Amino acid sequence: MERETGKSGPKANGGANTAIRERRRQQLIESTISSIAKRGLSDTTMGDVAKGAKLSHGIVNFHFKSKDQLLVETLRTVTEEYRSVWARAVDKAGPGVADKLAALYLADLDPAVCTRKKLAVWHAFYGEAKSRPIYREICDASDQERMDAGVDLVRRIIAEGGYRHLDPEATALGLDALTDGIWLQVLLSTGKFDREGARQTVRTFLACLFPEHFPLVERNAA
Amino acid sequence: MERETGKSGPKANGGANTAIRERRRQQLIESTISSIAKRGLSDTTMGDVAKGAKLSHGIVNFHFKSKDQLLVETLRTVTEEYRSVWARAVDKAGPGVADKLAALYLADLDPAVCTRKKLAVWHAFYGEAKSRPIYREICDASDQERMDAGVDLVRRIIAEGGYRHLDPEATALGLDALTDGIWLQVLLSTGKFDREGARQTVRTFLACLFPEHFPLVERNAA
Amino acid sequence: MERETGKSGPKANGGANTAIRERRRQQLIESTISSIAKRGLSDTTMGDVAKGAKLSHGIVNFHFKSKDQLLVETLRTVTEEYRSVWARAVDKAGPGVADKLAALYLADLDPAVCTRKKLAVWHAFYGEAKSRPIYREICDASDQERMDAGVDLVRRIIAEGGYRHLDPEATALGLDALTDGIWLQVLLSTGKFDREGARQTVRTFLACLFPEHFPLVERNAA
Amino acid sequence: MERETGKSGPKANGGANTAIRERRRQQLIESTISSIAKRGLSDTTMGDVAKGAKLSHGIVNFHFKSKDQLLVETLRTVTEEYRSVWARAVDKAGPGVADKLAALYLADLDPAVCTRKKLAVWHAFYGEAKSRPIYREICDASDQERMDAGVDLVRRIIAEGGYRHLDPEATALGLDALTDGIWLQVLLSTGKFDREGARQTVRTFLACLFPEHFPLVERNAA
DNA sequence: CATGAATGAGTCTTCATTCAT
DNA sequence: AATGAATGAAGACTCATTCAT
Repeated sequence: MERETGKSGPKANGGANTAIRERRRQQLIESTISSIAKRGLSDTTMGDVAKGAKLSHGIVNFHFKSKDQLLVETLRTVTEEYRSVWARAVDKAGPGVADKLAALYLADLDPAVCTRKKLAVWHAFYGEAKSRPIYREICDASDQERMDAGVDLVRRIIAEGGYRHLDPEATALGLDALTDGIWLQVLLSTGKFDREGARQTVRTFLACLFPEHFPLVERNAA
Repeated sequence: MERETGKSGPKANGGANTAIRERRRQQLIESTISSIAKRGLSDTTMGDVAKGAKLSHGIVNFHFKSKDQLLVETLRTVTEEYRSVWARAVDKAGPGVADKLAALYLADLDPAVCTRKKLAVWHAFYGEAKSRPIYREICDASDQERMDAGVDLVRRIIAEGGYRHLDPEATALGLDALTDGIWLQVLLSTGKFDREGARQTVRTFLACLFPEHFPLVERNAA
Repeated sequence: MERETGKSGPKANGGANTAIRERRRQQLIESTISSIAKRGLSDTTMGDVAKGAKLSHGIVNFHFKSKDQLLVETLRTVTEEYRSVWARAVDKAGPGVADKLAALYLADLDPAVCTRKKLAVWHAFYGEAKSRPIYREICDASDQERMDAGVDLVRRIIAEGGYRHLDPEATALGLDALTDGIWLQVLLSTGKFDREGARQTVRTFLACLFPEHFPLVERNAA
Repeated sequence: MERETGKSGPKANGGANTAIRERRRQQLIESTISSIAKRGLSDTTMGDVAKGAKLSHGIVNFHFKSKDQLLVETLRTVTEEYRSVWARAVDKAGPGVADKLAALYLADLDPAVCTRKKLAVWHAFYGEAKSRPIYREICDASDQERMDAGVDLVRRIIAEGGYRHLDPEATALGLDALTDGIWLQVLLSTGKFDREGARQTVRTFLACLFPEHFPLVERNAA
């Protein structure tokens, strides 16, 4: 196993190996996510992960040094995906601050992020965050970046609209809390998630906070 | 309960016996809460719980049929405590709708509920809610009751203030999400929790939603 | 607990105590028998025994030093009962050797002994006899006595009938085996036990062994 | 099975892998039998079994899903072995009915079956048969087959010899009981088992039942 | 790279036994 | 005598990890 005989070159070989290694890692992380969503974090075993990836029992420790590392990488992957979703949403939004702000907070309701499966994974880790500093570190890094983006936009919209009664940080924190709370509701709710209703709620809150920028649509009698 | 006066007869004794059972149960649930907060749900063992209660490890299964039952009863206890906090807050609030509404949502920030320890427990269970229906049932029952109270108050304040653009259910859901999200921030944050800041944020959101009822205080330059 | 105040005399007291002690012991042994029959020996716990006797948990160790001692006394009780059944049967039988012989072996089918419940107890102990010498000792003592009685009767009937081809000991052993085997069949059979059929089988074997003493009844076509 | 010749390709390897599983299972069942014989059923632990097989204790649950399954498979193995012993004995016996009948019932005394160790296992399970239906099912299936064979042979010998006073079923049942009873004596006896004496007893009973087919040898004075 | 048998630490649970009341 | 809470030893089972093939 140590002596590598008959391998033409480290490069070709390494490349092939790297490719398959990376594929396996993704495969296993995907399986981990599914298992956490299905069974919860504590009931997810290395065996479950391997079986879910249609691989043999011992393979997981081959690609990840330990279970803990697998979990960490899984959290990192999910976090990274989330980051790219909101970052792209803000980018693609119209040039106005209001557009970007709405894009940022509505990104949390994007079907690519806001599914029960994904949210189950997030919250599985939140539940353990208290005892595993590494989990919190990963989340913190991501959250900080998003918070900065939020505060920046809120600060600009306040400046534009003259919302003198709003504190930028507190407001951004509040909007963040709002979408986080919606996530929790999705996670815990049974039945189908009313995505459009949730978007409407977020828009309404934005409208109440920044009435100059968002129109307050009067409701018809339901 | 602690002071046992005049335990002269067998009746008093019988009472004491029943009391000791209840005391032990509380003791063990208390220890379970601490352990979950410290170690997370999956790393909390029966041994930890026993040790935390300064009892031998065999005793836990004497008072609770299984680990699962202990956890369920723990969740039930925490949930019950939460219910009584917000219910009392609403009761004790001034007679106006706005007062009661503020009391309801600010109750989530009450030091009796909103401590990292307690929140860690809640979220530990949320993380597993997906795979343990019983956990969700317990939470659902409590959440429903609170949501009903919230919707009722929002409906009344909308009627009073003529906030035609607000949907009572969606608004209540949003306010709930707001405080839930704040909980999550408390849980995941390091450092000291700025309770007053959080209260201010909630009040600000309420003010933006219901400007007729809550004064919009203009901020001084920070 | 140690100082016995206000008890008039050791005799009266001792007598009363002895009576209730004895009653409790019988009660517990009875419960043990039932539990073994229902659950098997290994699944019978002290708790089961106490519950079956409608007594509290801790009482068993008060009347029997240990579980092992309880089991030993239970086996002793059952064994003793069995002894008295066959001894009385032989006693009450007619004066002839054949009558007594038949009585001895048919006693094993007596409803007082040959019930599934009782047999389950016997065999529960047989199953453990290998590893618990004390069990075997108790059975051996009883078996020996019965075997002696059997050999004696067989010897006399051989002498009377001139069954020169029969060895007394081997024949007695064989007859013993026959009834033991029937017990096993009763124990393992489902459905109702055909006691009369079993008696007939024993009689037929006796008739074939000792044709001068037992009539060979020709069967009608079934 | 031990000598692995030419294990050059992956196929041979696959075979070896399957073989090792089977070997381990046999090894563990063998160890289980020994432990039951030595300690009894209830005192046999998974650890004992593993130790007896010189394996680590975790391996038992790898090859058998639970202790119960291990025990069931053990009973099945012993039962199967027994069946093959008597079936082969009947097969190899002379063509006459008497020969086959004798072979069938004497097979129970075959050294491959009638050892204290094996019998201890049988009876350990009998003792629990009451509370574990699966045990009885396994035994029943085997017993039924053997009983059928016995009844068939008895019926034929009765027809040949005109033993009008014998009922085939009852007689077969009786002969079965006889050998079962002898097993019990072997199990409970101390000292050496007189196999030849037991065989003689069975032959004597057969001779008394079917005098036309089996010679009644007159005994010398002992 | 992959497989799956093997290991052993750790956890829940049961239960005989003790003991304060 | 009786009760039932408490203890602690022991056992079944799980599972992360290792390793020979």
